[in-house]
Amino acid sequence: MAETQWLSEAEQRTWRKLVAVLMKLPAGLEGQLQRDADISHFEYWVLALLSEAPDRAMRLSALAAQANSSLSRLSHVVTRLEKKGFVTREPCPDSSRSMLAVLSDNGYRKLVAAAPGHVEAVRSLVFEGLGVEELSDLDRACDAILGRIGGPPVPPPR
Amino acid sequence: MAETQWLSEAEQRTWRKLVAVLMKLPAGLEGQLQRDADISHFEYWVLALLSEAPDRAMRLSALAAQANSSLSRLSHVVTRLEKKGFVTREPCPDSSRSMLAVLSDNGYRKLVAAAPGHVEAVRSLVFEGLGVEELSDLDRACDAILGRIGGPPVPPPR
DNA sequence: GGCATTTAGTTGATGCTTCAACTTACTCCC
DNA sequence: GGGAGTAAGTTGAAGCATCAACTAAATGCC
Repeated sequence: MAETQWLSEAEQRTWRKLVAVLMKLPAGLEGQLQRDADISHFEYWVLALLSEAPDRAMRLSALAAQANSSLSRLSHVVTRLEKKGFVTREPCPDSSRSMLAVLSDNGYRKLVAAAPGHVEAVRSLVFEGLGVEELSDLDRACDAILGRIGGPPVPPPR
Repeated sequence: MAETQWLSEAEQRTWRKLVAVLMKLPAGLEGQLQRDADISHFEYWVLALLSEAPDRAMRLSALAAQANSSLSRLSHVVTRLEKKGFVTREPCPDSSRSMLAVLSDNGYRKLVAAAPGHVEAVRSLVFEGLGVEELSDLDRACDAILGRIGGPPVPPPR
């Protein structure tokens, strides 16, 4: 075991800030969606991903990858969303061991209803008051971290 | 209700990246600590805060504020840490409705034992390969967000 | 002094996440 | 073509977070 490479002063300061963001931002997002739409941020994200997919359907494993979640977590969430009537599970035509999650009309309406409040929250918690400069700082910072962490399975949008 | 101000293209791209970071980074940190030290990231953080406090003791509400957590969450965690023998609860001398969480020697040893692995994970998940430029991007980005979100209760270190 | 409010903390129920164990289907290949 | 191995998904148990309801101590104030 080599000597531990401790963080520099600057790294430590930045790390504390990042941890604070990691703790507080999710809580803020979660809170708004829970209060106003009775849905978790992760559920929202799943609905949003489905709404952008062709036929509003995706294989569970693909959905899990894009949502940065384990398959298990996703499976539980899809079960919940199914119970709420926002999604249905259907066997995948191509591969009989795969399953499709399909966004129902009801689910689409839910997403549309929840979106404005959520975007408003994102704006007010993050982007409002961020200049062009800071936006690109943030963008580069995320790129750098995602580079280390195993990049975003998010395909370049369009 | 005014028209929703949707996110610009650039904001949306950045937002997706940030969400990916928000999902993956905690999972990575959590995983390492759980595996190697059988402790959660939040528990680690609490031990670390206590270790820096005078007499290794803090009032629960102060600790909660610095850890960016609700008092309730903190109280539960202190109970767990107490059971593991890392912390004791003691009545606060100054104010009889306050409680102190005190880091035990055992808890201090635990922290010292867990630190190298954790720092190594932080380094490898975040800082390694971040140039000076990107580090300050990240720092500014965090500042900007924390400014919006209700700044860091983290006092300037020292 | 006595009542209302606020501050500090605790507790129990509920719900979500994780982990490990399991099933079922597909692939390789000999 | 029949196993060995892997890929996709499900499920149940255990642990942690959140919320609301609660106790108790301090403060304000009339």
